[in-house]
Amino acid sequence: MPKGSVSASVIRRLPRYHRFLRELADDGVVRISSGDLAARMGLTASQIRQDLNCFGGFGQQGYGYNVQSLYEEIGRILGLGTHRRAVLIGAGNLGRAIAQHMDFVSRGFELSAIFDLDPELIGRQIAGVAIQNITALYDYCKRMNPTVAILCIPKEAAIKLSRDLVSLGVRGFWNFSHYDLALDYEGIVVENVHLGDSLSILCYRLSEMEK
Amino acid sequence: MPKGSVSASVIRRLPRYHRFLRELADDGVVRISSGDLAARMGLTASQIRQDLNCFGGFGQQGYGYNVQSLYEEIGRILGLGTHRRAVLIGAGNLGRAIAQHMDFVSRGFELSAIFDLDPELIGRQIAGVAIQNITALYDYCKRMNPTVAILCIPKEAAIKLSRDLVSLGVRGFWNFSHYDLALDYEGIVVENVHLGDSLSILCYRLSEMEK
DNA sequence: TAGATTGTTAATCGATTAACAATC
DNA sequence: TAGATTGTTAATCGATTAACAATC
Repeated sequence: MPKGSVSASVIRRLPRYHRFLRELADDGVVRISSGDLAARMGLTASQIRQDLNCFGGFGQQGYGYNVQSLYEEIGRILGLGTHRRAVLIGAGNLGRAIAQHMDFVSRGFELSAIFDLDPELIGRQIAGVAIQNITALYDYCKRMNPTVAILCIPKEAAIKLSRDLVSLGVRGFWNFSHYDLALDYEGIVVENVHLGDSLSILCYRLSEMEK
Repeated sequence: MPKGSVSASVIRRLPRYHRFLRELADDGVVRISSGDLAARMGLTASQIRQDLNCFGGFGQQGYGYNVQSLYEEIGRILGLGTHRRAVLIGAGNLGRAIAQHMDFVSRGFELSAIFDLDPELIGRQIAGVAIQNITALYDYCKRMNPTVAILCIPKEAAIKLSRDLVSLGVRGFWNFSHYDLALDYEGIVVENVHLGDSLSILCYRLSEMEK
């Protein structure tokens, strides 16, 4: 369906479209025009039509877009209907928050196991999943073949573990360690999250305003 | 110092430069050329020089940049040397993780208070800060005048509270509620964080790869 | 049908890259 | 000095916006 390869700018906007359409559907809105959606999202109608037409013609002239079906289409484009196994590594504050807070299933994942090295944590349950000893990670991967690893561990551990995980078949990393993970293996996907960068930008903008 | 207004693309890269320079300094690297830094960061030398020259000429022909002083300059540009009060609202899993996990001080903030409405949580301490009853928020703001609110609460609460907080003098929002907070008051800064979007993008890229 | 709104092409704008004179 | 590398201008590339014929 995608007409050639789609730019990163477009892809970054897809989850936001998905969220807005979800809300509209929940509010009982049946149809929406690109102009109306643009106004709500702070974009231009042109941009929305361009973005959507990277994947196909989901609208209808003179009518607009059906909210529910566009919502479903974007979900399909994002691949949210899949169900890949994800293992969380590092059950510290952030790891626990992500395990409990994140709706994995609606984003195409299943939190299938959690690992840590702290004996205090091993055996406890988070979000219905028991924390296992990190030493069991290799065996687990061999048995269960998780697709994704969520790294909530320090930089050095992330670097070391990620290489091993690739060789164990992990294809994607959701990386929260304070480090830009860059794995130059063919076909490996990394999503680095830097909450600190976001806070720094807030700081910058506040500083700018005070000038 | 900024020559005119700086584009959002440049600003988004600043915290990353800051991180990389910190690491280099920690590794004892004294000087670096734009080409060398570019190679490490996966950018072009041109882009780095362009970005930095939005703020001033920090390098020296034939030499490159002094790592430590460039690190400090970027910290100054970001305004990280300031010390603004931030209140955290919502001490659920995510709120607690952020309170404990984030180094506020090195990003120009101080976590000065935490609020929640759950009686189970009120009175407990997180990161050395006691959780107060949300009913005390208004008084607190009037007394302490925090600059920033960190919202780890549901959408509806975020919408309602943010308006009140603006009238109480809060100028910046670090918003983790599943909602694009958009406050069209003059001079208010909002940084929306959507961890779910990040996970959705990971899902998309994994799906793409499997084609 | 007439009105509305899409899909798509063309125009504009901005960001990135290349090039090179200035200079340490 | 010669070599290296910046700061900055010009060229390129890509993304956004505008325009409009197609059509529901």
